[in-house]
Amino acid sequence: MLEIIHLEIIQELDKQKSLTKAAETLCLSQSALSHTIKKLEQQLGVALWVRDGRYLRLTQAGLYLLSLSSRILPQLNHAEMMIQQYAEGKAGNLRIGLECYPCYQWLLKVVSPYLEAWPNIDIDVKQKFKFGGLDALENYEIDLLVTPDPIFKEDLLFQPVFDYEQILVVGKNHPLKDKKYIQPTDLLNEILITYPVPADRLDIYSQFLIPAGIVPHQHKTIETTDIILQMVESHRGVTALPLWLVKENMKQFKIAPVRLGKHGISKHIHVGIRKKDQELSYIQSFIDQAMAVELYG
Amino acid sequence: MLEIIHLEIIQELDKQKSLTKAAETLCLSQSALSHTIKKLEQQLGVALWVRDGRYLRLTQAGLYLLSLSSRILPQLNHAEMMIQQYAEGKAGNLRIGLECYPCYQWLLKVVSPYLEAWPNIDIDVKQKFKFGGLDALENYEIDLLVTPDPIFKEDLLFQPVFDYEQILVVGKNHPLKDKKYIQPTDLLNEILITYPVPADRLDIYSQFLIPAGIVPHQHKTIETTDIILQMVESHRGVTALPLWLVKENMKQFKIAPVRLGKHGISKHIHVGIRKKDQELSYIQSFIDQAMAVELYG
DNA sequence: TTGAACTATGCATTATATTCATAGTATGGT
DNA sequence: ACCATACTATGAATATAATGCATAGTTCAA
Repeated sequence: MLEIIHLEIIQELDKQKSLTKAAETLCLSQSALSHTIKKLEQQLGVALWVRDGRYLRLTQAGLYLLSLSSRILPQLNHAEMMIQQYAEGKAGNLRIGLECYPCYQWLLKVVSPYLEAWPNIDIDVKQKFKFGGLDALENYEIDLLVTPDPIFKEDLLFQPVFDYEQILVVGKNHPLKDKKYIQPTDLLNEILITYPVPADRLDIYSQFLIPAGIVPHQHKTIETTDIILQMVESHRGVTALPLWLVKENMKQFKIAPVRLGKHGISKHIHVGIRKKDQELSYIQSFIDQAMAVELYG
Repeated sequence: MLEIIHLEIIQELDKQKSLTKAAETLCLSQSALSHTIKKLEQQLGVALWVRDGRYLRLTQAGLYLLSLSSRILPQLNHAEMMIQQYAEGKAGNLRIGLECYPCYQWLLKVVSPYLEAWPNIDIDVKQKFKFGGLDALENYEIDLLVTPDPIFKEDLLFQPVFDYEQILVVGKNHPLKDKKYIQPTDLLNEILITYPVPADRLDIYSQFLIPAGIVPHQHKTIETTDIILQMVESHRGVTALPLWLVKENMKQFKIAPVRLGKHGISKHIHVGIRKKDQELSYIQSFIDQAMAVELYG
């Protein structure tokens, strides 16, 4: 009934007061415009213009639609520009899911330069998933999954973005502090503090303690890194964290890193996306920037 | 490019999640809808939906347009309703021009019942015109002219809406008070107070004094009726007003009416409209109500 | 009164939207 | 694993609507 072209016609016609001139700017013939407005008036059952001698003047109904069009058309124009941005991959919403606690610290380093480079991309970070990060990615709840445990599935694409060593963190005066590396048995009498996740997703268990059949004296879970490090600092326990994260916190806390095993635990953070999205430049750019982040160690 | 039907499709498709069902409510075939959305996506250069197995899910660009459509469509729907109102003559803007000072008092009596009867008609009252009321009417600055001096022109239509007698107003103790009617010579020593308009538009001049070649002792002009009546009340002058207006004010002011000449001055207020507008029911209704107004005397 | 500049209109043409018929694809039950 | 079902996609044919052409009608100013 009432189409966008009609609103444009009403505006242009009011500006030019002349069918012929308005037709020109609208890239139509005068005839087409005449036919169009006649049909519109017939459909609406209302005169929108009075033929005032040689020119046209809006009626009250026409004036009403003029005010409508000056409200509507800018919104539509803006929307088309935004869609253009989406089309070029310059606008969007990057929903990032995290499956590891210290990933958040790392993510912060990536996000701020990224936001500057992509002003029309908004970032959401989600840390909890009902069905786990993988499902969230497949179900379009998130667009990018940061995880230390990639799983290769047909429609998903994982790639490592940075490597780090998972080490033991002890207080400055802890007896293990000066060891070149520790053995699983060294933890027999320690209190181990970790984030509250299942033991099979903690590398210190899966790659270090469990293979040796060792269980620490006690296991406590704490949600936040700062509190964990305060506990470690005051010799209330030891923890396992990425080396780079420990180095960043060594000025603030009296703590020290110790290698876990002779060769250390080597970890790789992966970023997963849907294969369908791999061409999106704002996603590819995020991964590029993620790989470029400089971390201590 | 982006059409209203597209916004409707986006909404309906998001509601139903299914091309087939959405096509039904949109009164289209499934095929037509499929073609349409494919073309839209091609034109915009962006995917708006992901074909998620059997159903469709909006992409981020699609979600953006969904939010757009939920802002735009209600505005358009409302506009179409309003246009419908305009078409039925139930909405509009009645701009009334006044060419006589006491007309305003009379107008107030018409307006309030009219506004109740026509809730979507707004009334503007304009009392001053650069080029006079007639031109204002012809140039669509006003839609209805209230005037005691109709001029018959081809494109305009005047009709009398009420008759009244123009009388002299004097203070309660004025010597002329008890005369059955006065002669022009009776005003020789009086101070005549009028609204500030040219003498040829004052009936007391054109129909009473000038034919007799009489000029009053003094002539003062005052803009507001209340102040004029206060002056008359305190015997600072006399004035000429419609009888009905005087009767309305006799409780408030100590004043009295006296007939001007043996047969009085008979006046007719006319309402003028453009001939083109005579079918508009909200205008015709205004005139009907104007004629029905009850006035004293 | 006339010519220039505009608007309106019938008809032919072109472009666009829609449908039909059918192939392709995912889903859930057996 | 297969099949029936319910959906979407697509090419070609068709219907519908928009546009342009040619021209007539109107207005205005010189």
